[in-house]
Amino acid sequence: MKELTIQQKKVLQCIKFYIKKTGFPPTRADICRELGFKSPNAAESHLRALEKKGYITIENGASRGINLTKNTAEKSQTIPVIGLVAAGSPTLADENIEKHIPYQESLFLSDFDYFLRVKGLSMKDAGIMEDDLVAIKKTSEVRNGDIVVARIDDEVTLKYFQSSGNQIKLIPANDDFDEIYINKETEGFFIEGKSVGLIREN
Amino acid sequence: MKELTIQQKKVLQCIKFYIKKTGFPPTRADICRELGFKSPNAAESHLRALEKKGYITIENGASRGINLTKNTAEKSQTIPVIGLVAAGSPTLADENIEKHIPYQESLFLSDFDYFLRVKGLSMKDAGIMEDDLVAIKKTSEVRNGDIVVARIDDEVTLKYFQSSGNQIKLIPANDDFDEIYINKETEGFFIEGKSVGLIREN
DNA sequence: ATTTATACTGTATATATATTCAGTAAAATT
DNA sequence: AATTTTACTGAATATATATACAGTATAAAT
Repeated sequence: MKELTIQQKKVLQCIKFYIKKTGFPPTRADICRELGFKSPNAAESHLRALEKKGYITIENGASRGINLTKNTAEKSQTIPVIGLVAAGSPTLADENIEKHIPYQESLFLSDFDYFLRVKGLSMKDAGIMEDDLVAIKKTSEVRNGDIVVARIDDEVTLKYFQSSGNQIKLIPANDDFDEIYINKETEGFFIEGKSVGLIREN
Repeated sequence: MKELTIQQKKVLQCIKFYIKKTGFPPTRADICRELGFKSPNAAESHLRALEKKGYITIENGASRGINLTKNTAEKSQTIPVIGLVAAGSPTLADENIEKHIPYQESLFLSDFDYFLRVKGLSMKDAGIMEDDLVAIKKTSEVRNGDIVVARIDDEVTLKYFQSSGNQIKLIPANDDFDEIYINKETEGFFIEGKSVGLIREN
């Protein structure tokens, strides 16, 4: 299924929430009120985009004729929680899955693929504490300042990402830890993904 | 709950079926078509009867504004997000509710009543950063070391809780902030609840 | 470089829809 | 016996709603 833009996600989320709240889908005007649009055509366009991408169907001519497609409605999957061992950790293979927790869309602004259970305090100044669950989106497209899951051989680590030219700096958010300098072409180096959210269960 | 007549049961069944089929409730005309009525008022009267007997609610003026009450439809709650203004904040009244997010059971170990949107960095060393959502359970039964929502007059604050005898210490997790000493009997002092979890949406 | 998609405001309008009013008639309740 | 509830038809209407049309502007894709 085609990816949604942030605005389209917001509209889809708004529809789901509206249905949950009222029991029936929103009108164009309802969506505008919820999301602050001033023209009903703003909602209309987003709806047609969502329809085109297959997330909803629209019954033409019917008021509130919005229908979530099966794929959209039944997206209550579960998300794996993966244990991040402090050092010398193996890969993010299946055998490391700690548990599954119910998936909920719209929990964060971006979608994500799994939770990483944090070990150690190397990112404590970024507010990431031991045993926190960091929501990770699998991607190698990261920007400077992103908090990324980097793998160097068998070691998986969570750090700030900073690149300049061919050199990459992995920066901890804790003065007790050292920065890691590495070359883009280094064998065994890989960006697994980036953090898009966090849950603390305490 | 009051008994339904055969015709009313048919209408209720028709509404349920229509929602299942289309994803949204029927109009008066839809009900007429499904059940063979020739006047929209036939449907209207039945709907008002169903409303009177508590099987549905009707949002006046809204198209398809029919909502099944608890008897059939599963009710999923939502959790309010409350903005915590840095200082001089008002109470946790309804007017401060920022938004609602869909409730999900088992998100945290304990149940909770609302999310508090954190302003400021007074708890940063506890990994609680600006704009984090702290899950709050309403209770005044708190233990030493708990992170609590304390109210002093109109100011609401998030701090570590420490009591000894009659004296209470509210301890920030940031050296730039001062501890607050207060007496249990101080007027205007109240423990609103305690933190049982955290979500970061970034 | 050109087209397409995204992301809206603003206005207008045909029609979809809720809802009222005026009736008829049988069944149930008081 | 009188009243209320049920169960409709039929017509009328204000308004709720979808949707088209005309723009503006930026980002992404081709």
